[in-house]
Formats: sequence, structure tokens, C-alpha cells
Amino acid sequence: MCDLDLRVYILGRLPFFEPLAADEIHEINRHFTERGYSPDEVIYIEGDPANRLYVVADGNVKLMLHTKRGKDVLLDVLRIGDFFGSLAHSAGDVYAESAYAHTPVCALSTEGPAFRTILNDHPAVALRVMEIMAQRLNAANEKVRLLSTANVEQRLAHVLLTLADKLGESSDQGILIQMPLGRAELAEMTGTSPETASRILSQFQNDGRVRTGRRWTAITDPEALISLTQD
Amino acid sequence: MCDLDLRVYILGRLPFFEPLAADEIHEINRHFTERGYSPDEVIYIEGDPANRLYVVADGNVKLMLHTKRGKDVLLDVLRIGDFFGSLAHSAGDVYAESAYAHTPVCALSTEGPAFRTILNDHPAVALRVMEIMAQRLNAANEKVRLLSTANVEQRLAHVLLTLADKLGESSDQGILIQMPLGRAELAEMTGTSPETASRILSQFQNDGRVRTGRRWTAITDPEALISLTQD
DNA sequence: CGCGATATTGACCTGAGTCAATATACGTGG
DNA sequence: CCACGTATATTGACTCAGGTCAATATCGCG
Repeated sequence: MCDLDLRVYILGRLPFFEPLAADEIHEINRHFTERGYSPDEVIYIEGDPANRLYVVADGNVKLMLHTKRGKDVLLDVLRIGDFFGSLAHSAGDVYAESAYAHTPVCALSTEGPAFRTILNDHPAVALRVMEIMAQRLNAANEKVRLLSTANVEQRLAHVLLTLADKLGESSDQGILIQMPLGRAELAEMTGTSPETASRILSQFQNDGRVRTGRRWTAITDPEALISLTQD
Repeated sequence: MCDLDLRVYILGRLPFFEPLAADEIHEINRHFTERGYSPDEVIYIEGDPANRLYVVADGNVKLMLHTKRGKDVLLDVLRIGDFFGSLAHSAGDVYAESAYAHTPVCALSTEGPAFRTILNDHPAVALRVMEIMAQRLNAANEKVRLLSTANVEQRLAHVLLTLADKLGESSDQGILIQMPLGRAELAEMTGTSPETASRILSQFQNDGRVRTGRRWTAITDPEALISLTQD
């Protein structure tokens, strides 16, 4: 599915391999295998033995948490070049979240121990990984802050801005979020119901802040959304 | 405030220094300075330039997030041997949360760059740090799940069980949480108001699940609390 | 012992969840 | 290319968990 050049390109652009030389990337590439997934196909499930590090080579991946009563939490949506799975592998670890293909996906992956070897041999890589983990921890804590103190309107505004930042491309509709996301999915990212998400998006649309349709959203007035999140 | 033996003991018990030999710990100890804090004294504030790694040598530390309108989130309470601050230091970083002394505190701390050097020289230490960061990320994501899908009763039960796990000691009252926490603080950990926290604690007390008083809580029936968190 | 901080409890109100009916966008196949 | 059918979205009506405001009770320190 991916030719050698694409694979090496993807791997070389990973933030934590940035300190490595081209020939080292080629060497590392040999440890990775690739695999395709269809939309909604499971990549791994929370609780599975955690032993692989994945990199998105093409498509979009969803990271989710589940509940007994079928309430899901959409933690993050990943795009080409993003990585997920088992970063710091330790014996007996299990995945703490589930990963699904959202669109058709091509993913590269490697055994945890192989990655551990890389970390052992390249302290600079380990430091970059730690920085990235720190960013992810801060992002998660920020979600805790919003869920604890902000109302749905503020949380949804924040989610849209974050998505635009990560997946947005300017179009004639405004900043279009380049991933098909429905109301239910926005709700799962915001900690609310699809109905409430729909109501608030309608309101945003009336206020000229966004334009939206079936499984797509574009931001027309980012400033107006930002002003909602202030305090 | 701390004599040499205590310092070396504290440092040697840090999970990420576990792979190091005693003489290396002694060497590392020389990079740490100590400082005392009074209750409610600021150790650092969210947004300050982040350049120190701290270790609690005595007392309890609170990690918090704030809001413009004065709503606070209590992310975590730390005890002797816990560490906080700047783990993966990168240029221009600022602290993502605020740290306060809750009780009288003695803290050891070191410059970010010094710790970076240790990480560079000891890949095994770096791997342990990554494992710990992964645990913290998972804990934060679990909070997101609870805040997104669980009601206050379930969240409070979860908070109490987590506190008991970390700070609990069995006493004649049950498992006593060894840290003075008031209703307002439990509320800040749970994402609710002090009044609602109080109401639910009263209910727990009536049901024989906890015993509680002014700034203390003990769990008398952990199983009954666990059963609340199931789904 | 008395006072200030903390906790409890009550009354009220509102944001947002749920259930349900309707409307609309978009892919599919004719 | 259009019409149809279905998944998705919208909107309404209702309900309720839990937030807020306020009055009272109680703990434990000085």
C-alpha cells in the first residue's frame, strides 16, 4: 500500500525521529510493518496487551474510550504522520484506549521492544518522546479543566478550534475541518449529546461563527469562537 | 530541614532513579536544593517559565488549574516521594498547572538541564520516566471519561477510592485518607460544587459507606463504593 | 468558652439530557 | 442527471440532576 519512499518519508517526519540521520531512518524502517484498515475497523481495543507503536501513513484514526452503558468518549482524531499505541512499553501493559480506522487507513507499526531499543540507543529520541508525552498530558488536563468548569457552548467552541488547528484548511466556506465528523462525534469529543451539539451548532451558524452540514464543519469566524472560550 | 540521609533516601526511592546505584544517587543528590513552604504558599504558578523538577520530601502538595471566574480544579494531591514540575524540559516551556503547599512542605528540586543530563546518560531512567508519564496520561484520560459520562455520585466515589489507594491508612474509622481535605477540595477534584459534594457524602454516610468530619474522610465500605463506579 | 471557618440542609432554578417527531442532505442506482 | 431512500440532523417538549443562594448548625482552635 505504501511504497518505500512514502514509508521513509512518514517515519522521517515523526517528531521523535527528527534527531536521526537518513540512514538511521532507513534502518528503523525495516522494523516497521504496514497494514490497511477499512472504515470502522478495529486497530486495537482498550485492555488488549499493549505491544505495538503505530504511525498513521494514510487516513484518519479515532482514539476512544467506552462505557458499560455504551457511552463513548472520542479522545482524539489522528491524521497522517500522527502516532499512537504503545510508546513507553512495560511488561504487562494493556492499551488504555481503543483505536479505530475512521476513514480507510494505512498504518505502519513496530513491536514495542524494537522501539525500546531505539530509545535506549538514542537519548535524543527519548527526550523528544518525553516532550510529546508532556504535551499530551497537558492537553488531557486542559480537557479536565473544561469538563469541570465550562459549559457545553464553551467546550464545543474549544473542540472546534482545536480541530481547526489540527485539521483545518482554508476553503471558500472558511476554515474547513478536513475530516468527516458528524454531530454524534462532535458530541463525544465535547462530553455532551448529539442533540445539544446540534442546537449549539445551529446557534453558532446563526451568529455567523460557523457553516456546517452533514458530517462537515467549517469555521467562518474563529475570533468569535475564541471570545466564547475566554473565561 | 532534611538531613543528608533523608535526602538520599527520598531520591533513591524515586521510581525513575530505581535503576541507579547508590553512589550515583549520591552524585545526583548534589544537584538538588531544598526549600520549605508554608501551607497555601505558592511553589509555582501556571504560566511561569518551567525549569525545575521537584520532589516532595515532606508534607503534601496540591496541583491545580484555575479559571478566570475563580473556579479551580484540583488535579492531584502529592505526598512524600512524589515528584512534579518540569520533567521533560524544552526551551520556552511554562508550567501547565500551579503547585501549592497544602501542609507545611519540604521540597527538593533541581534545574531542568541537570535532569536532562541524567536522562541523557541513563537511558533506563528515561524509560522509567516515560512509563510514569504514560500512567499519568492514562489517569488524566480516565478523568475525562468520568467527567464526560458519569454522574457526580460516581465521580465522587471514584475520587474517594483513588485517594484511599494513594493516601489511605486503616484506622478504627475505616480506611482514613491521610490528608486534610475539605468539601470544597473534594468538589474541586470531582468537578462539582461543595454543596453537592456535601449532600452526596451525607448520603454515603447514611448508607454506611464512609465516615466523615471536618476536613477528614474515611471509607468504611470500599466494596459499596466500588459497586457505584461499576458502569 | 466563644468565635470564625466549615459543613449541612433547604428551596429554587436552569442547563442540558432524553424522547420523539420532522426535516434535510447526500449517496446510490435507475 | 434526477429521484429516491436512508442516514443524519434539526427542532420541540418535557424532565431532572445538580448548581446557586441562603439560612442554620457544628466543629475545633485560640
